[in-house]
Amino acid sequence: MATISDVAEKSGLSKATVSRVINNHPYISKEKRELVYKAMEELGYQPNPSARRLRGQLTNTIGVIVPRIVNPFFSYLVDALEQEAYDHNYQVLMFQSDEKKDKELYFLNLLKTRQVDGIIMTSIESDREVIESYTKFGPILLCNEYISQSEMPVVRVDQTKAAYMGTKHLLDQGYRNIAYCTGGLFVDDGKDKDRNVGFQKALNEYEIEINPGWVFINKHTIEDGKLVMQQISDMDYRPDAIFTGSDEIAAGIVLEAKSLGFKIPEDLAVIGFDDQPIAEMIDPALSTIRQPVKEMGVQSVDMLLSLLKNEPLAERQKELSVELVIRSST
Amino acid sequence: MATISDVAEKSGLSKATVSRVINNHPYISKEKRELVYKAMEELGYQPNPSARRLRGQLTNTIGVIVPRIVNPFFSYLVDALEQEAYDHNYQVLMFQSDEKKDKELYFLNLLKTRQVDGIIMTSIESDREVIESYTKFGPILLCNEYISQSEMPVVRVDQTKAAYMGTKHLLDQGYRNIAYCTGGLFVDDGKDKDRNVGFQKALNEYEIEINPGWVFINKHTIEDGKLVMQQISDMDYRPDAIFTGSDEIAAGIVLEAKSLGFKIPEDLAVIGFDDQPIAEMIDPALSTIRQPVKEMGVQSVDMLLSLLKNEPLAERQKELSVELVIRSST
DNA sequence: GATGATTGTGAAACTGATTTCATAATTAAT
DNA sequence: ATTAATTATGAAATCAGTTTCACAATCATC
Repeated sequence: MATISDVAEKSGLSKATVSRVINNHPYISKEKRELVYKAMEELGYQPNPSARRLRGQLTNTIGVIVPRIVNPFFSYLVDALEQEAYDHNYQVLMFQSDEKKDKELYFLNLLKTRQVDGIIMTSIESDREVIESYTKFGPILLCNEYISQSEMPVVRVDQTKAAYMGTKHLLDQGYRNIAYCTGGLFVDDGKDKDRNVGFQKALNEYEIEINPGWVFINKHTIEDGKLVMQQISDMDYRPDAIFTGSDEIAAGIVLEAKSLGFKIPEDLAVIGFDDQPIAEMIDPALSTIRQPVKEMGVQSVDMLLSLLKNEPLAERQKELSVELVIRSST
Repeated sequence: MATISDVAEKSGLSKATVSRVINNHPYISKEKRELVYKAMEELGYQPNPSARRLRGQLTNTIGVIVPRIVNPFFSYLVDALEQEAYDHNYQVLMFQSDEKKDKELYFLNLLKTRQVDGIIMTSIESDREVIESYTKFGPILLCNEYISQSEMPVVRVDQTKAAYMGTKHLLDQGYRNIAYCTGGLFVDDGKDKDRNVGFQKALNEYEIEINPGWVFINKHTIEDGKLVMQQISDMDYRPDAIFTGSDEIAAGIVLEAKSLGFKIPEDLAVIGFDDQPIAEMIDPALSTIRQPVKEMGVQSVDMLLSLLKNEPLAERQKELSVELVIRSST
C-alpha cells in the first residue's frame, strides 16, 4: 500500500502539505492541491486508519453492543444502525454481550484504547456507575434500553405509554383478567420498570388489581412463551388475556395454546411487543405494539455522530413514539 | 490511559524490555518479568491496538460480510462467528453488502489498510478475479457462498447433495411436477449452480424434464414467496411440489397458499432450505434441509485464524454435511 | 585462558499519519 | 517605504507500540 510519503514524493511536496490537502486545511494553493490529488489518484492512496487513530484522530468506527443478534428485534436494529453508519462513512464493530457483565465490560474497554470512537448500547448489564465511568473515554449512547435517572444520552421509546396503550386496548376489548409477561425482572430498572408503570396505570383506571400469580418474569424466547402457556393451562383460575414483552413470547404462547386446544383470542387474548415479521406470520396474527426500529437506529447513529463532533444537541434524551397494531389475537 | 513508556518508567526498565514481556519473547530474566507485570497491574495498562497495528502486527479483528443481517440465516451465522471469534479473543467488524458490488469492495478495502486481519465472506457479489486480487492483502475465507473452480479457502456444505436429497425426497413421496425456486440466477456460479445440478440429477434419475415455466429465480424473502405462490395459482397447469432456496420463501408460499385456499401438501408440497426457526413455526411445519450453521461459523473462524497464523491446513476447502428434516409440508 | 555461543538489556529506528514550529513569500495598512 | 498580517510550505516532533542493532554478561568448549 502506498503511504503518505509516497504521495509526497510523487507530487514533489512534503508530507505535511499532503496531509493538509487530505484534511481540507486552508491556505493551500490550488496547483499544489491538484498535484496532490493527482498523485493520490495514481497511487491509489488510502490513508492508514491505524496511523490516524494513533495520532488521536477518530477512526470512523462505532461499537454496537447487542445481547444477541439472533433476536430479530436486534438484528433489525443492527441493520438500521449499520446502514446509517455506512451512509456516514462509519463502520460497525458488532458485539454480543450475551447478557453477561464481563462480556459487556470487555467491549466497553475498546473505548479506552480508541478501537472505537463511540459505543451504542442496545442492552445494559452493568450498573449505572460502571457504565458512566466509561463515558470519560468517549461517548456512549443508550438505544432502546436505558437507565432511570441517568443523564446519559439516549434514544428510546416511551415504554410507559406503550405498555399503557397495549393494556388499555385489552381492557377496552373487555378483558379483565390480564396476565403480564416481561423480559426483565418485575422490579427492574429502566425499560421494564417503565412498562410495569404503564401496565399498572391502565389497570388502575379500571380499578383492577394485579394478580401476582399471573406475572411471568425473565421471559425472552418462543420457547419461554410455550412454557408460559403450559403454566397458564395448568392453572385453576386462568387469565383471559396476556400482555407480553415481545412478539416472540407472544408467538410461543399462541403456538402452544393452539396445540393445547385453546382458542385465541376467545380463550386467551394475546398482545405482543415490537411488531416483528413473526407477528404477521402466525395464525392468528398478533396484535402488538410497533417499535420504530428503523428510526431508532437512524437517530441513534445521528446522535452519536453529533456527540463525536461535539455538536450541541437539541435533546440528549430522545423519545420516539410507538403505535398500536391491532390484528386478530386480541 | 497508561502507555508502555509509563510501564517502563515505573518498572525502571526500557520500553523494549516491557514490549518483550508483553509479547512473551524469550531471554528475559524472571525478576524483570515480575517487575513489568507488577507495573502493568498497578497502572491498569493495556496496549494500544492502533500502535501495534501500525507496526504491522495483527489487530485481533476479523471482518464479516453478510448480504443482510435481518435474514435469519445470516444472523444465526454471524452469531456463531462472533461467539467463536470472541472465544479466541477476536472482534468482529460486521458489514452488510446489501448485495451491492461497491459496498463489498468498500469493505474488502479495509484489508488493505489493515483495519481487519482477515475477512469472512458469507456472500459474493464481485467477480472471482476481483476478490482473489484482494487476497494478497490478507486471508479471505468464503463461508456458505463459494466460487466454482477457485482455490480460495472455503467452508461450505455440499449443495449438490443437499438439493439432490431434497428433490429426491419429493420424488419419493410421489410428486412428479416439481417447480424450482432459487435465490440466485439459474445459470449462476457457485452455490446456486451446485444446487441446480443436484436438482437436475434427481429429476434425471426419474427421467423427468424440467418445466422452464416452473423455474423462479432471484427470490429471497417471505414476500417473494407469496408472489411466487400467486403466480402458481394463476397457472393453468400447476406443479404439485416446489423446491425452494430458503425457508423464508417456502414460508411465504405456504402462507399465501393458505389464504388462496390451497392445501399444503395435498395441493402443493413445499420443501424449504436452511431449517430456520420459522420452519417449525408455520402451519404446516416445513420439511427442509438443515444447514449446520453453528458449525459453519465455528469452522470458518478456526480456519481463518489458522490462515492468519500461517498454520498448515488439513484442507483448505471444507465441506459440511446437511440433513433432511421431514415435517408436514411434503 | 582465549574463543564462541547463549542470555539479557537498552538506545534508537521504524510504522504512517497529524501537528507544531519556523520561515518564506505575498498582500494590506500606515 | 516600512511594518504588520495573511498565505503557503516544509522540517521535525509526536502518537504508542515493535524490532533492529549494539553491547554486556554469563556459560561452555577447546
